[in-house]
Amino acid sequence: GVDCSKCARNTRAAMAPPNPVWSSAMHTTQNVADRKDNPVKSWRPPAGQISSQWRQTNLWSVSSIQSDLQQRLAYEFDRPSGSEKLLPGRTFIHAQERKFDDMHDRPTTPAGMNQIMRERDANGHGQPTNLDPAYSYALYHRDGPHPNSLHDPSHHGGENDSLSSRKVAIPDASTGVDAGFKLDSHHTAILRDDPSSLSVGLPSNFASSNGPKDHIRIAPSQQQTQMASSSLQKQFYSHSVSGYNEFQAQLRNGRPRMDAKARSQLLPRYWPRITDQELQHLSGEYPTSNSVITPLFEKMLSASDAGRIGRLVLPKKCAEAYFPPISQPEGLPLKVQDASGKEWIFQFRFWPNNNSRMYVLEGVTPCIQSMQLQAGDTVTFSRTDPEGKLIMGFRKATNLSSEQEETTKPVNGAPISSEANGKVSAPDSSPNAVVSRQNKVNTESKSSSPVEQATASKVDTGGLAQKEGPGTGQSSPGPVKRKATSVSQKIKRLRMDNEESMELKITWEEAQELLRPPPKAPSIVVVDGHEFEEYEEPPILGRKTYFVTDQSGSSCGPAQEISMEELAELIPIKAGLGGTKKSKTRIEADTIDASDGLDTLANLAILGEGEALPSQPTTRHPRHRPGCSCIVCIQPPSGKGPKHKQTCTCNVCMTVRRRFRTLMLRREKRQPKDTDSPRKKEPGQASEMLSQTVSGPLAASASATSSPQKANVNADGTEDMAVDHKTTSSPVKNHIDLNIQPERDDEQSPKSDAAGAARLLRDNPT
DNA sequence: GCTTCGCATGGAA
DNA sequence: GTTCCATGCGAAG
Repeated sequence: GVDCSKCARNTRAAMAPPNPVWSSAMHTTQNVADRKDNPVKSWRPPAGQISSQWRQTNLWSVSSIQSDLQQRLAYEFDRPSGSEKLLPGRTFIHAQERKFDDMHDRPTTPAGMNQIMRERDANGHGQPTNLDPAYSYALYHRDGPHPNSLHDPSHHGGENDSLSSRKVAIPDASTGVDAGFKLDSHHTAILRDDPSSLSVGLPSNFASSNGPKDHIRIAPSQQQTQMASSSLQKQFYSHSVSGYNEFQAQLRNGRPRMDAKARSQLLPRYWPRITDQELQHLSGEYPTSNSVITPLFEKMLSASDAGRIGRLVLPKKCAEAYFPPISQPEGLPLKVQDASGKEWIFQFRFWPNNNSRMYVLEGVTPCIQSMQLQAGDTVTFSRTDPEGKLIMGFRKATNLSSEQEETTKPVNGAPISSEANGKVSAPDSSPNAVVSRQNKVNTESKSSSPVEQATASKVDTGGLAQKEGPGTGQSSPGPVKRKATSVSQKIKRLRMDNEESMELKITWEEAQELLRPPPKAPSIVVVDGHEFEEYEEPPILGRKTYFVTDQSGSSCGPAQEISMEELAELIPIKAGLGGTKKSKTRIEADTIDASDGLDTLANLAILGEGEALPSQPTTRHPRHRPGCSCIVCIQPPSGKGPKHKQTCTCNVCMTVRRRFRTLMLRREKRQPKDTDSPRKKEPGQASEMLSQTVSGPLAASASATSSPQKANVNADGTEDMAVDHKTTSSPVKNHIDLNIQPERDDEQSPKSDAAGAARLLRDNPT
């Protein structure tokens, strides 16, 4: 049964954020014993409103390292700072203690729950009424019983009759396990708004119509239920309905999700300012579970935090409030999970310092590096319930979002830089998007074994560059001292980091410009009247692609080619034309691929057959639209497949002919001079070649664009080469067979392809 | 000579 | 004046 009077009596303490003084006399004896056994030499419990005397629950009893770790991970994050410390081995806590903590700390949404309320009255006394024993255990103990502990009678201690009697398993229909504390995805998910003032979900019959004054009892409309059921829509409920809206705004703006009490305990700089997106990102690891994430605190990394020492100084109050109590300077291992689901094990410890403590997390370097954090970035610590896992998020200082900036904190707001994790976090708030991301997160990495961690640490230490950049904000440049080699190494690392950062700092639009469709022709999918190219293969990273609106909307051809003047106008302009691919012809700023190929041919023609160029651009240019009939598109390197007709008058063919004639003429002129061996082209020649190569097709296309009917094609398709003969004075009198079968089909590489084409051009001047 | 560890120091809040 | 904490710094490995 539940003793409501005790509940009410202890509610104040239970609600005191974040580390209320637990002055109940019930722990006095234990406290004395604990103090006696406290081996800490130079530390005395600091006085003040935040007591450093910990009431340690059974969660911290240890029998093995692993169990110790697991249990400690289920630390109480709002544990009342009772005047005691539990001796190791204590396996029980008082029933009232558990009960009242449960009442106010643990969000609970058992199946069937359809109301959310905050058990709290104006005096801070909860007055739970109509307690249904069947749901009594749905009220979490604020000491953070780990699910394992929750369900493991041994952890609760059979000696505690009260506790045992209150342990009511609420089977989850879907899992068949005790899930009374779990959120039912079909009902309500609650994300606590702050570590100390917690939303408590109660079954409908739990709520009292005459309950505390500031109860929040939200009728479970279908809409609300659906909203809450989504991990995307995890709702924060505040003290009032208006407060709810306020918190909604806070979430969006990354403002601290704490109430006044909690704020009063922590310095503002440590208030968690996790945004919705960050929370969603963090919750990505738990897409299906009913976990809720409670932001605990955050800290901007100092230079020393992000340095190679691997020690992250924790704010004392935060460490004492949210991390497990430690009595030994050696501390204990703390398992922290990052947003990608990867688990890290840090050593949570402290140093005696001026009659106080200085808390640090040791071994954070691999994690910091994996997150690519540096001084000025912010790490956030959250906790999931009911798992009790520590979640470590981060916020890059460079991802400033102006609308989310806080005066108290220069770095804030932007969603967790997923790019740092290699994940794309589009600002899409649709559930599907998040589900997709979450699934991705789940499938990405879940390395959790310590061994793996150690391995990862080694790899990270050795393989990743240290981040010791000056950062922003309060970060300071690395100390210019000690060894010059160390400084130079740091400078090198910094330069590397900066270079990497520069490369990564591109906008989405800029990234789009660098993407080229894969060679395989896409299928066109029409969605809402818009055509989309659907590629089976990933895009290719390349140089910028510029888009030119095409009047006709057809595929590339002479009429669609862009003039040099047009291109010259386009190139300096940011390519903002690429919004939709429909009816656009893409032309690359680095010239058409065909020109690349032609340039290759030209070079090969000069150098002679078989002399390869250092790097040959491909003649396959996937930028051509589906249906493109140019030679590059329709003729594969092997020579198989559709071929251009001999009389083809497409721009490429025309250019190839023209270029070939020019090259052959040049070669003839050169051969009398140096007939011994082919030589490398000279710089001047190279530029000239490039100029011709670029101008050739473009110039041709310019005229073709302006007057497509100028193509000198006879009625039978035979091209009138008079123009070319005039302009080139080429000795080549006859047509070039562009479609001749290569000698070897195995020459399929771009290089060999180009060589083969050149050979074709040379050997088949007819 | 370098790194790590543990503590001390001193500026800032 | 007190406390916190970023970082310095010497000892040890």
